[in-house]
Amino acid sequence: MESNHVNGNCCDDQYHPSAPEKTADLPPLDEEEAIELADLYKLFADSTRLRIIIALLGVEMCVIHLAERIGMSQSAVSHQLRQLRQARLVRCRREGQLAYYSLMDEHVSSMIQLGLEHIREE
Amino acid sequence: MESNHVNGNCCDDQYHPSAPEKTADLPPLDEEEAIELADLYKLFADSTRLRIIIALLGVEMCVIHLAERIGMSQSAVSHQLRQLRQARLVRCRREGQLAYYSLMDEHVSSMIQLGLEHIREE
DNA sequence: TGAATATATGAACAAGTACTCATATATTCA
DNA sequence: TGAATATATGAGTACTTGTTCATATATTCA
Repeated sequence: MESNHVNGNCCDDQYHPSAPEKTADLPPLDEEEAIELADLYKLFADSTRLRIIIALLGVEMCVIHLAERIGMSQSAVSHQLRQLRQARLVRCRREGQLAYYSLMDEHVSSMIQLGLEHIREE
Repeated sequence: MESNHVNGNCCDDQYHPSAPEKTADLPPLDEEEAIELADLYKLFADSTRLRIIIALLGVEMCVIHLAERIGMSQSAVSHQLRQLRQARLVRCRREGQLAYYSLMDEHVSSMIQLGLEHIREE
């Protein structure tokens, strides 16, 4: 009934040669932080939100214009913007009737960039 | 009924000052590519898969050991490994009864790294 | 003030998904 | 060959989530 592996003589300390240099600078993750990190990636894990983010790269845009640009309803875009706003991935600047949205920082575009590199490589 | 925004005189070409240099090197995304990119991020958008990936940083590990490490059932881990395998984020090397898993390339750890930086900044 | 426009949001519904359970496949060893 | 171990996977279920629809809030302008 007991697995051989609890004795720790199966996979421990078998470093994989392909990415050894990446190991040291990544501290281990507890479950709470894993959930927090997953929640961040969830925001990028929807094509509508991705297209909103990409539309906002370098520019700020109001909701209606954003909705027209990506071909979704105003309501759908507004719901998604709320999530991005609450996660502080975008900021909102109101001017009269309009709400201008823009990206919060460069981490966002860096993550998009890295993801794009990955899918375009293969 | 018609919005003012279709005339294009609302938000166009209003570059946002915070990240202007990031704009040029990111080509626009069509919907198909947005979906592909979202599918990639979906793989990182689950804490169990994240903990599997992080457990595999720099090392290769068999399924049972992986399951013990992150405190999930063998079945749950195997199901998630299948997704990671099909997306080519991990590779599998069989040796006897054991299946040793390791990360496919450095893009994976780079994306984890970037995400961690983001959540640890605020 | 009242109409028009822009945005936000609650409710409901449909689609996706991560887990468990049971079981199949595969390998080792007696 | 048969038992034990490791892994994979289909079915079922509970939960999450993205959309639509209706409506609320807010601002501008006549």
